[in-house]
Amino acid sequence: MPRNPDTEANILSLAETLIRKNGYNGFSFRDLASGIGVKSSSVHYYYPTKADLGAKVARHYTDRFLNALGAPEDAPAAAEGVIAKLHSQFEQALRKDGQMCLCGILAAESGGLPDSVINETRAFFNRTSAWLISALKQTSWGEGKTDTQVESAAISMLALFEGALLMARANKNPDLFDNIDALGLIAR
Amino acid sequence: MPRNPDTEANILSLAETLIRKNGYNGFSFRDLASGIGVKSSSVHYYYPTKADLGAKVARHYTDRFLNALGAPEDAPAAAEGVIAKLHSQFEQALRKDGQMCLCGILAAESGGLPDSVINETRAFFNRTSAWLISALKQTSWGEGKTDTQVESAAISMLALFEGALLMARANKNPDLFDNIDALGLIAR
DNA sequence: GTCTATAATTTGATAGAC
DNA sequence: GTCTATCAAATTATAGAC
Repeated sequence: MPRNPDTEANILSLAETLIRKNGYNGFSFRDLASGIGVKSSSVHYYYPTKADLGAKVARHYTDRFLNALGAPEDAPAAAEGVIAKLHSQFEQALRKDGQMCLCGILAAESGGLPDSVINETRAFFNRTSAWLISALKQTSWGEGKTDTQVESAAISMLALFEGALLMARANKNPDLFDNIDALGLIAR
Repeated sequence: MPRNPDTEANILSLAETLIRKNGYNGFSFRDLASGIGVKSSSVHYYYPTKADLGAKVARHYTDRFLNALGAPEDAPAAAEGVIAKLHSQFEQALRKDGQMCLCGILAAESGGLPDSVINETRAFFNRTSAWLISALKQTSWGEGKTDTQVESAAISMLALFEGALLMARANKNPDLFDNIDALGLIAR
């Protein structure tokens, strides 16, 4: 059967919002259905199981996130600029009504998630790490550094942003995210 | 009625394990009951509602965490030592079969949690931040710094550790947690 | 494609016996 | 204190009409 692109997109979009708000175990197919004005059986028509839906939401989110970052070759030439770019990318997630990074909350819950969802979550971190490592290597900061040093800085930076989102959320204070010190990670 | 301290403690302990594995929405009273060999009505006898239980688990975890850190005055004299102490505290959480920090996962889910649970989660971050700020101020690194600088470093450090737990978990690779660069946050 | 209807299970929670 | 029994509601998912 042909699909209704609007319904399909609405489901994906609302599912992302709800997961980022309440987590994978914090929403139901009926929440989705009533939110977009259909019945839950229609949601199953597009996404047979919750695991299917979760994996596609994660994949969609990751593609969008990396697309917004662009090619690593086009990243800012200075390490400070690279950090600023990633920072603003994460900040947009937070400002859109205090939401977590989708894959941050999925990672936190990952102990009990379907494998397909976990795999997509891991892909987010792998792909974002790879972008950051490439981008940092091109900077003058990256010139004198070993691969291990750059990788450590990249992973630390990602962790810092994810953790800051977490804390900003717990404290219901988005400003907390602005006051973190990511530049320290490239101070040496 | 008098309480059975063993049952009460068993419930609290298993609840912590399950939340750290699957999140607040990822376990049921029946999971708890069957895990410790009682019926779910007995769990309700000690903790009338899930919100009661969640809040008490969080409070218990926070007390234990801060008790292990000790008084800020007794913290290591060097900033590097303070970092190492907090790092090892978080690492223990992870090594005990890849678990999240309890309040890290609660913070991630906080969009849909009962207020009492959110309040205890926030208390964890407030109390741990306060410990870290006090401890850092006593070090020689802290001497030349303004309050704002120390606070920013402390919050960044906490965020870095929480985020690193998240990523280590998503990647099923505890080593990731060891390779983060927390020292960079006091490099300047 | 979306609906109604429903199956099968699970959930948080309570009443009352012992 | 712990149990049996049960409730009302919610959950994921499917069958089949239109």
